[in-house]
Amino acid sequence: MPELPEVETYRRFINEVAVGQTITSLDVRDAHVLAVPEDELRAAVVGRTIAGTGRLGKNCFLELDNGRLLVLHFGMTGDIGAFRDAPDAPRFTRVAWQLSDSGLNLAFIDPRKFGRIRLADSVEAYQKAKKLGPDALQISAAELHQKLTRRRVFVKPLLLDQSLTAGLGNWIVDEVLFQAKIHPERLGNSLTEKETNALHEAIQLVLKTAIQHEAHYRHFPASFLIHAREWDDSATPGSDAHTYCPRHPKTKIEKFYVGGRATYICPRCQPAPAAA
DNA sequence: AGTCATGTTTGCGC
DNA sequence: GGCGCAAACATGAC
Repeated sequence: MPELPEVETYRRFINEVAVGQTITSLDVRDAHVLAVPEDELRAAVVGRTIAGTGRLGKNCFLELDNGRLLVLHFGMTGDIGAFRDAPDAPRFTRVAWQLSDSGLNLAFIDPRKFGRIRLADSVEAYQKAKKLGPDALQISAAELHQKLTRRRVFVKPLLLDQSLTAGLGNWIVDEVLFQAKIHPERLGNSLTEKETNALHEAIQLVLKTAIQHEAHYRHFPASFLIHAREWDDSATPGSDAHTYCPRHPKTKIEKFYVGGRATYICPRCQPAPAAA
């Protein structure tokens, strides 16, 4: 789940539930998701008050009252939850921390354990250490244009590159390319300013729409490609209506791999580039 | 049983 | 350093 809109939704949840409260204890159920030694993490967070929250790309920050940050990255299957008593902890809770006032526990949930919890001294230090570009909601059209057109690489892997801009994941990039009507295998340096502007607008549209719907993709507008992804099969068992382009009811959405990642396009909306 | 997966990192060959 | 590709990580869902 966790691309930028999911992480923003988690951040808002944490903001509601935890800001102003003190972390009274830390329960590490599976140290695999820790990128810092457990003792160090415990010493850094227990007794600290959560002053606020932040986000950069797919990274969520809990700002501690001494200025340091607890950084959450959710990998491919991470989630946030809350529970009151230990037996009620959600399945796959790997780490939990208790909050002073409410007595609630925040749970870092992650079945596949690709997520990581770490510490940072500041957003800037973390951004530099992880080589993260500007957040996908913050990058300007001019910077996006400059960064894309400098490279002789397929545009899809470029948009997925967190050092170019941070927060776009596999399905969002497909959605952005569909909305901007650009084929994922167009080379960065072949894009016109008009096209990079369309990409910039599509990024804003897709991210804002997704955040508005708290990343519940089944509630997204019918004009979105996301309904063509196979995960939507369960919504209409036996029907393949969702595998057609929202703009071309007779054109089937195509699936193939770009840069090793499953990719969905409408072949009419997103014409393939001429062979090099 | 085998295949696929919303992310990131590393290694290899050119 | 750039690029394309593959694998690895660890596990659940279908």
